[in-house]
Amino acid sequence: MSIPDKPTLDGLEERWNASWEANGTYRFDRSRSRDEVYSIDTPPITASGSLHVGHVFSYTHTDLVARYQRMRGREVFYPMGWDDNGLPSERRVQNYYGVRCDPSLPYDPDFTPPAGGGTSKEQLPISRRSFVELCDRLTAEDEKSYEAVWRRLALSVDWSAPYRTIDARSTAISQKAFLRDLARGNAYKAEAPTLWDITFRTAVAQAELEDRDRPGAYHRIGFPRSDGDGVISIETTRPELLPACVALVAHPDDERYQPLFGTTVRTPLFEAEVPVVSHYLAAPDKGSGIAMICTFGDLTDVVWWRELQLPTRAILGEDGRLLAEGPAEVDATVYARVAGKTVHAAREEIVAMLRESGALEGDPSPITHPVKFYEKGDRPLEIVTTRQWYIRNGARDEDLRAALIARGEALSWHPPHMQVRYEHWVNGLTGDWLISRQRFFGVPFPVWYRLGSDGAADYDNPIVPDEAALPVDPSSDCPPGYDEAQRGKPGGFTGDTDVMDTWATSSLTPQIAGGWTFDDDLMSRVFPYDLRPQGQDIIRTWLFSTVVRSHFEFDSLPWTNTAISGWILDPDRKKMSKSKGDVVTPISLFEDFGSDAVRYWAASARLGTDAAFDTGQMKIGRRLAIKLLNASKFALTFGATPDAAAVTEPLDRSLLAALGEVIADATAAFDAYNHTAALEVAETFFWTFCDDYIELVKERAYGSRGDEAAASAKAALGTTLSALLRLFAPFLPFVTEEVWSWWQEGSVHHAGWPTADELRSAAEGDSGLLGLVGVALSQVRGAKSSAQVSMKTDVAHAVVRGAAADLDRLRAAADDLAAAGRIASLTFEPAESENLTVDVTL
RNA sequence: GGGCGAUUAGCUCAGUUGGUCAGAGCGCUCGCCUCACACGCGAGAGGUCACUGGUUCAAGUCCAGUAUCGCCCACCA
Repeated sequence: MSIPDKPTLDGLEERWNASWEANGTYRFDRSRSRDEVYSIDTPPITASGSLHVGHVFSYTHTDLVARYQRMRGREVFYPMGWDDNGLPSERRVQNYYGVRCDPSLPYDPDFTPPAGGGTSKEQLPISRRSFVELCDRLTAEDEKSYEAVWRRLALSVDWSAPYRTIDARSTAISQKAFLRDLARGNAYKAEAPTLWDITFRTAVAQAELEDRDRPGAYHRIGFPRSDGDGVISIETTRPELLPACVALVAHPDDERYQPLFGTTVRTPLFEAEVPVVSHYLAAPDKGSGIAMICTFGDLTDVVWWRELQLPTRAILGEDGRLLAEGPAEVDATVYARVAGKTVHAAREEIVAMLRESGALEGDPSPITHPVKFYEKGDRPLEIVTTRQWYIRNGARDEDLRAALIARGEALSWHPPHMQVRYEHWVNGLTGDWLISRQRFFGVPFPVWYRLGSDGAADYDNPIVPDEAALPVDPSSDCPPGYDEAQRGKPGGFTGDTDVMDTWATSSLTPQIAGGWTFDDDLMSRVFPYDLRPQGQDIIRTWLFSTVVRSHFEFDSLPWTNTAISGWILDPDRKKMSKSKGDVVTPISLFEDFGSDAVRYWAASARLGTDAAFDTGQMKIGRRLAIKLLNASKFALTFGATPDAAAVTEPLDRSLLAALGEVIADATAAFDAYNHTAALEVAETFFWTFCDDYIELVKERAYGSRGDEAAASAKAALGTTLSALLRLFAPFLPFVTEEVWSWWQEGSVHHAGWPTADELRSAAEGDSGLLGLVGVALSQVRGAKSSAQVSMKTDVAHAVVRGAAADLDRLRAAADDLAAAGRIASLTFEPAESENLTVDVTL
């Protein structure tokens, strides 16, 4: 045993991390069978972003469970994943190296990134393969810095086997899962109006939308009736879409417009003849009660267009500019004035023309209205008709929808109310899951298309590779039976150029981490997983999509439990902004308070509840860790030894009896994924142990009442300290490991979780006695406090009054009470009152 | 407009199935250099448990409604 003279938290993190690494403390033993394993489907994190306190918060919650289960004897499968495909990495590479991807460029094997990096003004166009290589290289660097933070936080992951969602195996697994969904008919390609981000020039999915309030203006525009009998006035916030107008629509019950249904009007300026139609989605109380339908201004236009079987007059290109050629029905001369303009410029031009022609009625009236954005974009989404890949999600299939909702019901949610978020999302789905993106750094769709003699692609009958050939890159690999010379040639083939949405890959994390089809032995030991920890914001994306993929491939849930962490809020109760979160970096918190203290703060928040960013809580955690050092040191200097059988004194038996209750409560709490309750009971007990119990027995432990009484105290101290260190180990892994090392063999993190059994018969002691003595001791201290004298001041005489039954119990610990209070003469007198009081004569 | 959650001491939060539940810590006040800890110890003061009704012998605890805050969804002419 070696106890430092001055125990300190300094240096514990480096020392024990090195030890854990050297000893493989958190290494997964894959020889263990499924029922011995506790497996966690860790959220893979995007390392090219920035780690902030919110991540520290939720990942700590997961680690608490991992450490608890490990101590319970389960072999914990807790991998770390890096989710580095997708836009964040692309943007970081563009800025870092000063390059941009130009897929039309051939690959240059000797390419090296420009020396100036992100400082050069012009982004250097590079080939797709080079671009992907840079993404790979930079994200690998980013992952190292993230790993350092996670290690400092003491996440007990097995660092020998992290996975990356962009590596060859993940790519192969993504492609294989996709091909199987394709074969089952659960994945399909379709040409349809698609929400489109004009900045990134890619389609986006329903789950990635967000509304933002933007200023706009109602423009009242008169449409001349074809019969010459006046005009019909509509209001629109998007006058630039006038050339895309295909109809006017009003509600079927709207008497104002009923006579007009079936007639036609002419679009102002553009002179296209369009019908007046009816549809129940038209709102009589909005604007003038009649709207123009354009292809496409918003999602309602898409519904009208589809259900009313209207023609398509597309005017917007994928770059967000008006097409060079307008629809055939519109006046080409007028259209030429807006062709090629941005939406904004076209709006100004058309409004000017409308005003000039007199079709604009009055001045536009400004409004603020919600507009759909891609969550990572900064320009409003447009709707463009494109060919995209989809995966069925129940939106258009009631049986599938019901089956997926049933999966949600079968999953254990922590906290339970999070399940309704899942159900609402599934019930509110309006379309299948759009998984294709027109980007570069992602998993390519493993398909090719035959080109006809006219050079047109046959999209309905894609060529797919053999599973054994995966991963493939259809833009550089050839489909079976073709050679590279036939690429892009009539009669030859062309590769699909799209990549999968990041969720299409991350929906497969159980398969990727478990080595599905690559290491089925491992997969069989971890799947279905025990736990999916994640944030509430991605229930609709990550959680749901993982359930969908598992449902199709395995006809089962991917996990039995899901633990949902809340948000970190600013002190002003707002969701903590990225910018603020970046200012307070996790590393600076570790340095200021210590990792254990930061973990304590995170552990103090229940699953599913939002928590305030609170350095005060971290200070308390730090205080707890320091107290653990000092109290342990003190107890051990007496020669504390775990030996419950030697505990004979009533006060000592009371301590162990109370400890037994704490162990039972903490265990039940952890089993219910309620880590805050587990921490709370341990913490409360620990402070009582320090402030009351140790004070009460230290004289006796020094030997004031003989060897046997001292031995009982030492055994109680040792037994309790051992259990306390283990109860705190999931929360404060560094300080508990440090103290454990002073007097025990091995790692506390592999020591068994404490049980009532190890307390022996002492667990049957009077668990309330310690508290009762504590009340009396507090009164004695109070007397000294009001006399403004030191606690070591002698008390000449003290009389304890209270219920006779309480006094009888107290007498069993009278000597300890007298010693702690330095009471020369202690007597007991029954009283009427139930309340325990002590009259103190100094 | 629909849904979910929250609303308990100045602050951050506990309060399981209704009956010592009115609590903890921080902060504050007043003391104490007590031989583990001054990064400490002790003792105090602080709340009509958001509001309004209801059920009950009994309600922070159940029901209904209201208000405020947060989030999700819908609406986007």
